Amino acid sequence: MPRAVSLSRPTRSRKRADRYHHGDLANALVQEAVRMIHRDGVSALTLRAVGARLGVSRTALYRHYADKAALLEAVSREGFRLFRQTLYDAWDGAGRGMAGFEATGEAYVRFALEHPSHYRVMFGGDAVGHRDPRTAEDAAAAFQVLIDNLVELQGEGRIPPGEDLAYLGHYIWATVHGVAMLALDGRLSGRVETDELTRYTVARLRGGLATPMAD
Amino acid sequence: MPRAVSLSRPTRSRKRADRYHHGDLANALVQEAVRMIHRDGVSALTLRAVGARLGVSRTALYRHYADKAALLEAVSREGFRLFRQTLYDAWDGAGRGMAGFEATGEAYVRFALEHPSHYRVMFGGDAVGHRDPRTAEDAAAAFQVLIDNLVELQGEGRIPPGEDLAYLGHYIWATVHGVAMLALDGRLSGRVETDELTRYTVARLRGGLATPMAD
DNA sequence: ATCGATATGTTGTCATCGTCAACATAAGGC
DNA sequence: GCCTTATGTTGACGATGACAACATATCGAT
Repeated sequence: MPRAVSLSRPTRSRKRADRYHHGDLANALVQEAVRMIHRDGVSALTLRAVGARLGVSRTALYRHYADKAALLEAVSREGFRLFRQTLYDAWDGAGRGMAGFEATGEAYVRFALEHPSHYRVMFGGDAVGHRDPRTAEDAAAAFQVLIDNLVELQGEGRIPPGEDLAYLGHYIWATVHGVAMLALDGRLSGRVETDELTRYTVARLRGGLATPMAD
Repeated sequence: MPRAVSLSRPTRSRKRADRYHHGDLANALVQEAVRMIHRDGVSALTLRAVGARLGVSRTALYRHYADKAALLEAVSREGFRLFRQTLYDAWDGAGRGMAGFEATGEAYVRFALEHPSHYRVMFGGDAVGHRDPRTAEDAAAAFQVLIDNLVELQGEGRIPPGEDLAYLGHYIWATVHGVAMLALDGRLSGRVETDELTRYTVARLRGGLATPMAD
């Protein structure tokens, strides 16, 4: 059986379509894992199946990742980097300021819905425990987009000067994260539409920005 | 080896400490599963280990639950019932009204932190998919406590009459759920304390109740 | 060019796990 | 006291993650 070598990011040395060395297996494994998680969920992911899909043996993976958790962490890292870029583009693309804040909030939930496999692995909790410190860095970088957002708004006087942006930021993050998770888990009952709940939520968050939180 | 029969809720017929029939295995399995998830996480839960801990063979479980997912769903159901009662007690114990709202919100996050194994199974997403319709009912009953909360507040004029309580309710739910998940996953960075973020969050939610959301 | 070091992929094997089938034992009604 | 049913056990199987030993390709130094 010829190997189904379909490189997602082909290297320069792509001499033959059927060869012993894959070329960019490390990356292909992540992409295939994402595809399979998207299809059947994280708990159904099997290393053997990932290998089979790539036309590679079941243990080829171990030359690139220490174990299954390491592969999932790679998925998580890719997700956080993609996430950060998505949030930044939304913020910057909307001209920053208050419109940028809204765009970021809506982009947050949209990302979770459009990349459910990434998002679930990123925030799966139990499964992936950030063994690689770079994962935490990538996650922090994504969160930082929101903080930068708030810092600018505070500079423009749209957020009270005394406001603690760490708390405000975590509060906002928790809110959009909650909406994303509930929507992803199919927990929005009946008449509540995800898109509308997202807009509703972002509108409420925006409305609360000017309110000082004297404690 | 004598069987370690320690019934969490002993039935009336507890004749001998060491016997062939356990007496209340269905319940004991759930309790032990919760204990083990608390210790090592959901993904490390093993049916064989649960049986061993209860001094029972590895397949005894199948007389009470169809499979592993069914046992986890039982954990989930117990969690939702306990959750509902906890939220209701907080609300009612605080005299309802606005103080009751705050108490409910804080009790929400506290429940997640005090019963992480239950909460994670309840909202694990991928793993447990509510095959038993009663699970969804139990979950809805817990959510209903929040809705009842809002209905009363609206009746007292603390929430604008035209406000859509389904959206407001889901928005609030998402927020506290988000705080609970981030705290549970250890994603609150450095100086942000869970308890204080919870109070901060509830205060912001309360502050927003009076604000009409004209869309 | 070639040769050896290293990276990459494969096959064989093992322990563990969830689950089913067949069997064993207790509980309870007639 | 017996028979039905509920409950628990042992044996087995296929699937899975992982390790070890082996195979093959790549690449730099000479």
